[in-house]
Amino acid sequence: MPKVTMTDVARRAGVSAMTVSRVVNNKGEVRPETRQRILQIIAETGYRPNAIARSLITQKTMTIGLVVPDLTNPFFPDVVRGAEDEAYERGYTLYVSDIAEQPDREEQVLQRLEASRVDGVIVCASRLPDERLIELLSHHQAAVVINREAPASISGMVCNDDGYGAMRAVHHLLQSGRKRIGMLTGPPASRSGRLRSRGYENALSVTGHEVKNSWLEPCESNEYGGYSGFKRLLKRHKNLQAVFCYNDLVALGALQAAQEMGLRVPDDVALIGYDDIRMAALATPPLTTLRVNRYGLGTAAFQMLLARIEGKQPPAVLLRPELVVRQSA
Amino acid sequence: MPKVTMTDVARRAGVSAMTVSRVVNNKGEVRPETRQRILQIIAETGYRPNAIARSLITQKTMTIGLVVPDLTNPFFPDVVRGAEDEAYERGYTLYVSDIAEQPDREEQVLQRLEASRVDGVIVCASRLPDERLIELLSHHQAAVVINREAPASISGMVCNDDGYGAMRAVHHLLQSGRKRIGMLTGPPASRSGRLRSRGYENALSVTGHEVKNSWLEPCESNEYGGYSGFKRLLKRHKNLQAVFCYNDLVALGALQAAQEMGLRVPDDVALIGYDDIRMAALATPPLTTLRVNRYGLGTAAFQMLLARIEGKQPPAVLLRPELVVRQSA
DNA sequence: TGGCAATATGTTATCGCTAACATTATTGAC
DNA sequence: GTCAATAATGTTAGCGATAACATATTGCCA
Repeated sequence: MPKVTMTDVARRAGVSAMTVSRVVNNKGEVRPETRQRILQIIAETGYRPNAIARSLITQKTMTIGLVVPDLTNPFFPDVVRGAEDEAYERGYTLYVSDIAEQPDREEQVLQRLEASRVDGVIVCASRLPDERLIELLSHHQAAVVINREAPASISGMVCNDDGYGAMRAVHHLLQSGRKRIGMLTGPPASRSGRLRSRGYENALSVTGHEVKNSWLEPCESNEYGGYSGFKRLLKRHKNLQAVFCYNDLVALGALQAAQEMGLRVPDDVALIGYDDIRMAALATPPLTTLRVNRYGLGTAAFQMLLARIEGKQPPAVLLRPELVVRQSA
Repeated sequence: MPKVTMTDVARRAGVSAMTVSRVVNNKGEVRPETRQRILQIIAETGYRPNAIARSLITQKTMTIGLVVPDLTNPFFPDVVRGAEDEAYERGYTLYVSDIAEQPDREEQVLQRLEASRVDGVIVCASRLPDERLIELLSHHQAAVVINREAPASISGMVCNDDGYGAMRAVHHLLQSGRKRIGMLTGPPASRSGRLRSRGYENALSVTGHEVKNSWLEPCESNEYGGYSGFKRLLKRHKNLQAVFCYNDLVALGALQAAQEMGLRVPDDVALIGYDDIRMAALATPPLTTLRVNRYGLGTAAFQMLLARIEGKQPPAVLLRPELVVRQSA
């Protein structure tokens, strides 16, 4: 079934393509009867304007690329949702790409997005080294990174305040009288992981408490990582009173490990997660955690991107997480 | 920073645009020195071919649209991952769209994808009425639906065998001696929900067991739906011995409700979920459920779409779920 | 009725690329 | 050294739309 083109519609309506274009885009003056006739033919033929041809001349695609490291991590779908809602409302189409945690793929995807001339890109928790990321972003018309740093001339920034979150977590544990606090720090390459570890160390040292290097244990950023990381950590330090976890998935894994080891949570070990994914509230015991406004990250990033497309350079956005106290700590 | 065009590169290399095109696409004969010179200039200038212009003439975009109802439901990211892996390997770019469970948006998205001339679309668990869905799909060059039905001339099909899954669940419960089995059936509009309810009823009636209409309770397809649905159901029928849940999220919600009501799982009520999302194994007690090969749905759908793009019409794929017995039933 | 805005429509060129064909170099066989 | 075959490059047109300008048509008032 060959696609109907604007010229086809024009011919059948006995007008020039330009008139059809005006009707389709609701732009310029067209006599009501002419408009009616054209609309009818469009409906009859099922004509759909070719966005490709249109963008070629307008130099605008009304599309935005959104790159996320891993959609199966429940953190990211909420970010996507925030961006998607915002995009939909403004007539933009979002191209979401899941890079499955592979930097190579992130690179490829950013290049393909460039080739398809998206009006801008949002990169969420990039897995690329700074230098490479910046190089790739600089080729785009506009860019915003989430939970990463980049020069304002190249990209906007929307971040979660990891240092603050970690501090709140540690203070909460200290207030409940726990002093020997370990941490599952997540993947070494994760910026959030580093910022959270630093916040954790700060919070302890500022209040005059001890921090041991061996209380810090890296792990993968999912349940499996939490499960095995917790076991490693507790094998080294049987007397830890609490563990601050890189994120909720890690905390859920740790929770399972604790139960297997016969440790009661929070009586024997307290656990704090990060993110407040939906499962956090449904665990037994429900997880104490830091609620990150993921949806807000998505909307803020999209809004900032639009501003940058229009040539503005709004300042970085730093969203503070909120401590949600449940039963695990 | 104005974009470098192919003509720019050609001018700087002292050749025609056509020669540059041949180098870029690795097509036709080009003298090695010429190729070298052109590649160098491409690298220097950071030239990136304009996919828009290219598709306009080749009538191929090497892009595929993938529409999912809700990325925050852990079922779908795995499907996306399957399709994405397959796409990436074959040089296709996937445009993922999350419609946030809103049929209007699904319609819009399918139209926008048509306008951007994707080479095909995969629609996962469509939220549109049959008629409308088919109408929209028929405008696309190629289409595949996941967990929906459509005429083979318009769309390929890849489905989970819901009836089989429901039957397995019920048989398992019957074998353990439970006879009063309720069901949380999910959203009334869900095809899977209907197929699973039917399977449940079949399994009971075929084995000569009683089925009461009021044992069936619809609910939203997430934890909240499971939580409140379970309470409604158990208020009506305090003596139910088991509840077969629409999916794992619903089962997790039901689990929480049960615990709140002081019911032990599985001793007082057994619970079976559907999907085997990662959290199923981490719940307390771990969920008995039906493992759906979500990744496989994604890869199968993509492969089928490619075949259809090439004009073939492979038969529908029906993937059987596998009963995973854990502790909740 | 003429004339001049305002309204309605048409024309031409072009966005950046590639298909298809045309032309010009280069090579090797004799 | 000639000539055909092959290799290397160039030329032209057009994909389907719109920007920008040109022209035709209408309405309205003096």
